[in-house]
Amino acid sequence: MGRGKIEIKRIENSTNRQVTFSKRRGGLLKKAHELAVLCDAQLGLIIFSSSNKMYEYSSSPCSMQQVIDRYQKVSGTRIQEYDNKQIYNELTKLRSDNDKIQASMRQFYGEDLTSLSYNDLQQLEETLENSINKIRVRKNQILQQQLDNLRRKIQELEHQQTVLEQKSMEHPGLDMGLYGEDMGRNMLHLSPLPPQFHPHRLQPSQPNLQEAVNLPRHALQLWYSCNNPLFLLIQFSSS
Amino acid sequence: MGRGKIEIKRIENSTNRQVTFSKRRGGLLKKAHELAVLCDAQLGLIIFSSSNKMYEYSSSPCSMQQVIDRYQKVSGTRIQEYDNKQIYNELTKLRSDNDKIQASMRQFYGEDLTSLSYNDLQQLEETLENSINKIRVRKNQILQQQLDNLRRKIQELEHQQTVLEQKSMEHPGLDMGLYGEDMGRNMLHLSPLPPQFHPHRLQPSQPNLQEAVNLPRHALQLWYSCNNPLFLLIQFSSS
DNA sequence: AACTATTTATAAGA
DNA sequence: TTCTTATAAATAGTT
Repeated sequence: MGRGKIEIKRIENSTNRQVTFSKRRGGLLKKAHELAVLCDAQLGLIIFSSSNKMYEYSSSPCSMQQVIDRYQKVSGTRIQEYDNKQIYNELTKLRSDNDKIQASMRQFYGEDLTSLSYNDLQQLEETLENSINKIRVRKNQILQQQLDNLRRKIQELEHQQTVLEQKSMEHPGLDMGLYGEDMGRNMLHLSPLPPQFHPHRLQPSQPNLQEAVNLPRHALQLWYSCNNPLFLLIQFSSS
Repeated sequence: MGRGKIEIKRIENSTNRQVTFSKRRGGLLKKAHELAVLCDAQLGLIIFSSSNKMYEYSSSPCSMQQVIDRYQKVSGTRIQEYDNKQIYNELTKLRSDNDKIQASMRQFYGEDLTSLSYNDLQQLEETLENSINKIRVRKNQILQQQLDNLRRKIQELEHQQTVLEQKSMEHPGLDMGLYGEDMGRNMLHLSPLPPQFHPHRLQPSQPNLQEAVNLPRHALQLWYSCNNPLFLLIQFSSS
């Protein structure tokens, strides 16, 4: 349609292409509108020129978005939207759980106790006492281990000393005093004393400390997998 | 263009409309394609017939989705996408926080203590002892209050008794025994004994108990807003 | 942007 | 639906 027929392939002349784009774009938008009106169809047309200008036509009274939503529903691209819904639900749940837990955790620190009944307090006290007992058992265990370790070290040292003294007796001309002392120190270095036996040592920086520091600054969340039904008597104060 | 000119308005004849839709749809798709090719434009065309069949043309090598994405980016409808990213980030953070807290909380219940150093255990023990002390203070407070309440009640009752006895003295023919007893009970009902003073009473169902039951079945999250830097020494075991 | 010769699209009919 | 065809519309090349 025109003075001559043209092949349908990219127009190389830039000016020409621009002019043709302008003319045909108008024609396309017009025909899109006519189709929508004549045939009662819902349609959306989006055009990006090679110079990145955008043109659109949408038959929907509201907007292009309706057409796109409908398209995505039909073509199954809507899956993402569904995921979002699920994610949002999980998020809401996590937030609400955290809120409740935040309130409960304060009670584990002996705060916000006013909302608890006497029975609740009793329960909480027993739970904490139970925890403390376990902690003390574990502390004992550690101390025992360390005592055993030290005893073994001393035994080894004493054994070394004995050997050296015997050698010293066999070769009275050789002074082994310093050598023997060094050896003893080396052994200690290989198995250093546990931190709590260095009285002037600062708080040791634990490998997992960094994780704790990365928690919300004013909130240290704690979680407990609780199978004890009695625990459920703990009230949650809304915070 | 045709045997006659037609007005651009909905074609009432259904068959006619369907035929016209079919013809013009083809024409529109063809022209869309020609525009895309001739002028190197990116375009997407979505058509829903009045009978809800969908037709589409997209110049993108990949798909309509590219065009839609681009459209939404330009027209600002992309905000939702941005929100999603933020939500996803928050979700990831919440999940990871919860994981850490779950591990920590177990230590508050005296579990998973093996990953803690002696110093950590010491710290934990002190924290829990501190909590227990606060709990005991609160328990005492409650008991004191209840004692006070009971003492006041008894005083009132005794006062009532005295008044009645005086009346009984003034009007010896009137038997006030039963009446007086009833009155006493009524007063007690208005201010019932606290739950823990009913020795056979079952675990009272606290108003907030339901909330606790709704938490993850095997995990009761607790959260603590912790301003005590010493607490940060508690190690997190990866669970 | 306007013109116009031509091509193309399509309304109506079969 | 599809084909035909007269005619309306679109538009390529020109001004």
